[in-house]
Amino acid sequence: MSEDRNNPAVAEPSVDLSEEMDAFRGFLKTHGYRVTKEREAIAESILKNHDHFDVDELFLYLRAKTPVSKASIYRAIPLMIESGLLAEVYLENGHMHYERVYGREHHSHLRCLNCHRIFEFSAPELGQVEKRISRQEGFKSEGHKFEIWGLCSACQAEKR
Amino acid sequence: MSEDRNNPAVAEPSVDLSEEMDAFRGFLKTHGYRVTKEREAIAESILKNHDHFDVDELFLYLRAKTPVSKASIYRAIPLMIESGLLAEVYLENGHMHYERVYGREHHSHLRCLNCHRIFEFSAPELGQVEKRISRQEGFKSEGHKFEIWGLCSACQAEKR
DNA sequence: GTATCTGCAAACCCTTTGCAATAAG
DNA sequence: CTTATTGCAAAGGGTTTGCAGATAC
Repeated sequence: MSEDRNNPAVAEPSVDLSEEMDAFRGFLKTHGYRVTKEREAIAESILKNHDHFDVDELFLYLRAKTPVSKASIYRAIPLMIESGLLAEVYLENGHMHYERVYGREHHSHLRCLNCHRIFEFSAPELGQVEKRISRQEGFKSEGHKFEIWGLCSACQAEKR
Repeated sequence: MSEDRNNPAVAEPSVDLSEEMDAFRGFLKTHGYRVTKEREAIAESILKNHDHFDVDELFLYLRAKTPVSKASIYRAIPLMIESGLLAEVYLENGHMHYERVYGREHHSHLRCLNCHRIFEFSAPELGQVEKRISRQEGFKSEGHKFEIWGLCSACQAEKR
């Protein structure tokens, strides 16, 4: 019931993260991990950030308010992936990029080779292809990834 | 007209690589690069190897007959990608894996999480999805990648 | 002959890890 | 209290790069 939820004009939207944060805390406790302020700060900043990010961006973002060492970020990422909060999405310039997954629908990516921005889309046929091919090959699938690369509309215009 | 072309019993099949090698040499000359024995040895060993590989495997394979330094392999890979001979396929355990692309039809991958083997398949819908989404998003696409991960049939059987 | 390429070793850079101090439960 | 977690700094490990000698053309 938050009016700010989709208002980009609000610099620090007071999105209600309680459900997601509880899910993450629950995951930690269930698995014998501790709920620390560092892990909460990391998870919170990711939950506020629907976009793609890398470790450096996260580190710099956190540094302003709740400094957390890169070591702790690197140690937290596998936990967040295991908890279903995060997913690795792709490698660029030799380092990994992640995205928030929890509470979002599965989607694929368009990657611009010029400006390196990522655009998202959904295509229901992809799940069908996954199922059909897996059946044909006797594979027990657990997921799929589809990516298109090329030039986004802005970069096409720029290069004319 | 080589009888050995598809005969796995022949250890070192005398496949006719002249067409592919000529294409690569042509690429080098056209772009002002030199045709060296190292580049020829690298390209030849890849053309004989239709499977996926990484730099270390290539290095060890070459060492037996025509030793080439890793530095030269790393320097040759971008050229081979640019020439359309190779493509990066995926990252595993922190290092990149490649596959031969030249003269082969486009395909996608099934990746077994247990044995780490890669299986290939073709699905024509994927190209259609690429076109449709690109049109919708005003994107000028240059390629796509689709991957399914899970357990291959052998590993499912093993784990029962 | 001249400019590119090679091999070697060092540098890079992202990520992981050992360790002593700190904090969660 | 006990054990997990943190931050720091050092180590790892794949990839890149500077440089002097070798080689393609």
